[in-house]
Amino acid sequence: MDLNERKLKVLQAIISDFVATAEPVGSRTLTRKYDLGFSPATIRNEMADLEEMGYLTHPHTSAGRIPSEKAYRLYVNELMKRQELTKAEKDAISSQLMANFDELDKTIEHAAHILSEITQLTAFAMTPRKEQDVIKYIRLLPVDEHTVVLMIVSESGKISNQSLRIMQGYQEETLDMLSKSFTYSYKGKTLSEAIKMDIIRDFESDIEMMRLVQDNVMPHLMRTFEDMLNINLYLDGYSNIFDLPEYSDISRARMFLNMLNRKDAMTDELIRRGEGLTITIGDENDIEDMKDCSLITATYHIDGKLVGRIGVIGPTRMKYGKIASVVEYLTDNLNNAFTLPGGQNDKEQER
Amino acid sequence: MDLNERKLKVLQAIISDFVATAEPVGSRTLTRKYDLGFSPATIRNEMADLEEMGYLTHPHTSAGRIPSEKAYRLYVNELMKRQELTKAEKDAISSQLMANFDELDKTIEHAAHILSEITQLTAFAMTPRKEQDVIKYIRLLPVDEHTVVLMIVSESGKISNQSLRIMQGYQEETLDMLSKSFTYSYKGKTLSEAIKMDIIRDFESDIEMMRLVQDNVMPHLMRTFEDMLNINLYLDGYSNIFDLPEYSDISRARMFLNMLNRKDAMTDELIRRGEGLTITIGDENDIEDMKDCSLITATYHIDGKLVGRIGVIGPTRMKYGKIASVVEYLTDNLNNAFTLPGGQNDKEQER
DNA sequence: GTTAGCACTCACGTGTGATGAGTGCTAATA
DNA sequence: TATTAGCACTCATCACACGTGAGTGCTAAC
Repeated sequence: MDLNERKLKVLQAIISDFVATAEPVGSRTLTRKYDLGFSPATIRNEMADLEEMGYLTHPHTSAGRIPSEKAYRLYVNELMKRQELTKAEKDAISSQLMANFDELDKTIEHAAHILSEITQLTAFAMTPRKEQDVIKYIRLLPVDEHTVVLMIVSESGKISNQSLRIMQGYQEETLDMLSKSFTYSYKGKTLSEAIKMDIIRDFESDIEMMRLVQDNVMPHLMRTFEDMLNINLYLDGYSNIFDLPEYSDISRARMFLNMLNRKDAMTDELIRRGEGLTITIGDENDIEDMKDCSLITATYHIDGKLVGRIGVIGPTRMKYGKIASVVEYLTDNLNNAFTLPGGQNDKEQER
Repeated sequence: MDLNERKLKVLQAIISDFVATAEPVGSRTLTRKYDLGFSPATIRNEMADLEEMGYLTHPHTSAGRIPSEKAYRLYVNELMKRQELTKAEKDAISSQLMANFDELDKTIEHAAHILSEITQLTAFAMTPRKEQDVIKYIRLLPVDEHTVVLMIVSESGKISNQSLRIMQGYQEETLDMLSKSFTYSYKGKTLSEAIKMDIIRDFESDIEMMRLVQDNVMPHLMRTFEDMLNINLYLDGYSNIFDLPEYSDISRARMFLNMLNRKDAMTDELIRRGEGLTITIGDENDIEDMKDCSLITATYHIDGKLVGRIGVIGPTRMKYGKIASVVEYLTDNLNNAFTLPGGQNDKEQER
């Protein structure tokens, strides 16, 4: 028994209908709604075959059929047509994205928002792993007698700073010297390299300065490196799930929301996903509480190096074609925005 | 008919029991659980009186009594005993707060987290209105040929920066001069003053520089001022509501979460609340969807000037005494942390 | 003034039966 | 031989009835 033309046609119709309605579809409904050209009886026969082959299931004898995860997988691999976005949708995405194109993190957060709005599902966006982000610039700036600002700028355009308290007072020249010295030591190093470096010995000649650095600056420097390395995960539209019949059961909704709240686990899971557009269906997900969900994610790149991810999570019954297109269009936009000549800081050219 | 000793005793017992169980309490249950010293019949009489006075309601004839909002108000005003925190709880709050005492916003966000953990309700924390925050320092720093970082430091210790693209190239001295000039113009001004100022004329003498400032710097400066003014609202523990029987109904849970998602409305509502510890019960709240909730909030102060708010939202059935104590203890801690001699930047002294 | 007793109320859980969408099988049809 | 009409059967769902029990209000006794 093989998947002939007609079986595929029936399967496709069942998937379409179930994705739209969330109700098991029966043979009669199918003939009424879709002009397939055969009687319910024929469809029933095909359905029985498809069930035997593992593409359909039966909640109970007298109910209609439901596509299995295997069916969704087949659909995604073979049957799915990318659903082009409308002009309006495209415009909405580009314009909204650009309107908020200030800081990397803000942009990413906003992308998640746009995604959840369009898909009406829960969207997430992960800032890049920044191991490969290169330090460009470190500077210590005087604020007042006992306060100094530590500023670090990286190639990805990420700026980080912290104000620190210097107990013993300081000279402005000292700060300048330190700024130069730090920049010299760290410039061109990736964050993950920087974090492992130990540059204290460089100042051994000057006891005073060494103490200043050791006690006041280094801990903050390291901490800031770590902060910059950190991946941020933004979620948006979690309450969209209440519109889905899958989550009309409170305990399911709760489980879903609790899963989203475990940001560490979510981040770990997302990091492990492949490059480009990745679709995982139900049981293909590793996290236990995700096994009745599907994820559609795609990677975006900053200057071709740093890799972040953005995507959607929802029940296995989702509009794979449409959502895949949206996610892809969105990452294309992010990629373009982040790889203007000269890197992220070029945003001015977009205006 | 007045609220004699015995009526208050009965009312208190009913409130305690209902807060603990969320079930209407009957006269028998009351005598069994609490050693009040009178028979169920007597209590029934008192209950009938209390109901007539508006302190109790009846879901239906054959059910027990439920405290009305009027009863909670009486309880909060008269009967409630502040429940001292345990040593362990106090320690947990102080230590967790201090461990994260880096940046104002992070600390506030973390405070919301602690609060939701302890109360097992949804907590929120609002960063201060920063109209009164005073600019200390503005600086433009060279990064590379076409990129400049704009940094603004305010008295509250908030540091904000943006990288900007300068099309025409620049001299380092120009930046230094601009930094000094900006600092001179804005130093000592509050953010809300700064945002209304127009300092362009100061550079009229130098056409080149004026263009640089006008086209590249000013828009960002203003935008950054606005960003710094913005109030941030952090929420934590929204999924705690799933443990409450009040939200076992999906549509209620949904309404609650949707309400929380309307951050603008939430922020507006919170801003309008009074100083110090404020408790609003049910109908006393202005937002429609909050009318079956109670809020307990308190203000914290930074350097005695900027005012932020932190608090808890949950069903009217909540442990007012305990939560009020927690909220108060937490704001006390924030106040102390934010008013060390020299302001927020003094955090080093805490370590 | 307090309490025991009793009739009454009503949400809740359980059981029953009707309904209808759907199936699988068989036999007739093209 | 593939398709379809017909029919008996299944089973979730809904409405309704009924028993149960926690709780009330009233009255009369203490």
